[in-house]
Amino acid sequence: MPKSTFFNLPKDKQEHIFRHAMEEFARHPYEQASLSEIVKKAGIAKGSMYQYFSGKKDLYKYVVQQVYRHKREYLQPVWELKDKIDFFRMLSMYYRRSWHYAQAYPTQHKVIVNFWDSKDAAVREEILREKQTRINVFADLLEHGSRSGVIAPGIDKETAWFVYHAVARDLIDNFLDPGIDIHSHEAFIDSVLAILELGLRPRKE
Amino acid sequence: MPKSTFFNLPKDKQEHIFRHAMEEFARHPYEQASLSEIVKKAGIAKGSMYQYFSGKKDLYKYVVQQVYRHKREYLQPVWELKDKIDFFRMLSMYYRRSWHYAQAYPTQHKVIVNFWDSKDAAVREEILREKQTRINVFADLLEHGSRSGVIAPGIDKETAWFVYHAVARDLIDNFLDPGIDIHSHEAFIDSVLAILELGLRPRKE
DNA sequence: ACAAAATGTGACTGGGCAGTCACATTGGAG
DNA sequence: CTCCAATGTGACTGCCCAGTCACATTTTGT
Repeated sequence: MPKSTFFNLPKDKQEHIFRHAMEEFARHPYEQASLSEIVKKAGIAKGSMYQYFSGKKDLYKYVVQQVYRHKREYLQPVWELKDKIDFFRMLSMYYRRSWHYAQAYPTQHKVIVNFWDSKDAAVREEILREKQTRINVFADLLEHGSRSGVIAPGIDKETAWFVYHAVARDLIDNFLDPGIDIHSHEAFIDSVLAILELGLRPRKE
Repeated sequence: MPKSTFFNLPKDKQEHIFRHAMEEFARHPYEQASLSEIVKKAGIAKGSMYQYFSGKKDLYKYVVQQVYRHKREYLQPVWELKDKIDFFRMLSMYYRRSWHYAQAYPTQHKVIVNFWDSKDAAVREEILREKQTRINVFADLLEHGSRSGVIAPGIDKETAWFVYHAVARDLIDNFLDPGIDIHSHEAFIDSVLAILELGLRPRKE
């Protein structure tokens, strides 16, 4: 948690510092990110940073937390369709929107990618917490799909989550080429999801 | 490439140095791995290392190359079954064996995981080369499966590769807990592959 | 207007790093 | 045995880092 001095700062100065910290953590994973670089870019003194945050890790946790909050808000509208549309259609929308997020907010996106890749012991507990949140949310969805009959009853929930999670990572995290064609990537997302859908839907024997 | 002085060394000294370098690159990704640490652990002088290798990157490339060679040899027997067994059975064997490799050679395995995660510009060209090799090999298999009729004709090869690659990464790379039960993880691998198989097999309408 | 509290500062500390170099040691050719 | 090229060495350079601290400046309450 940032110290109270940080929150006492005028909002625009808070954002200024936050933005430069976020950019550094987007460029480099936690271990290689440099506090000295952040304060230089932000034009504030090193010592000031230590008035706001207790150290590098504190700043990092704050940045990751804020970025996740931001992304969750962006994805919120899709969750609200949960009871209105089919499980598989919802997943399609969810992945498309996740990908749009990565396109619209590449800096935030890169922070998240670096976060998931981190091997640092202290960061890993945060990763596990976040992972559990994702699992819970998805398990919810699956339960829903299972009850409404679009998912074969024999499918193990954990297995299904695993498959989607694995695919999502590569589907969204690694398609950031600015030159990429939006429609063709959306089509690609759907073709990948189609394979999974066929694998999960009940068989008509 | 190592300098000739390295290859002039007695084989056991080469292996001694190699082993300690490999352990360091298993513990840390390239950027965070420390040459000073390697020479300390190996009990040789810093300067000697520079007689053998032109620098950190040279040593790293050599280690990754050797580890990949080792892994490929381990997987070789499965490839040789290519023409003898069903596409899906072969994939099951392939993933099981990959996982056994990770269990049997955790150090080598971790080097490979770190290699794929690397964001370093100079390392990335190696990654792309390796990726292309994997794609080619898999495309071959897929073609085979497609011709023998076990894969639905409408499936795009690139999409299929993508799905398997994404799943493989999580299936093998992230199950290294030493306490894990071998049989239950093999069963898990198969249940994941079953979903993909259902998604790819031709439908009987 | 003033003092005290809060905030801002950047030189400094101690440490780690890759890579270098002048020198020491070794081993093989003649 | 002698000499020279190949090999081994670790102190050293220059760099970057997180975190600290004595001091400077600003804000706040009275």
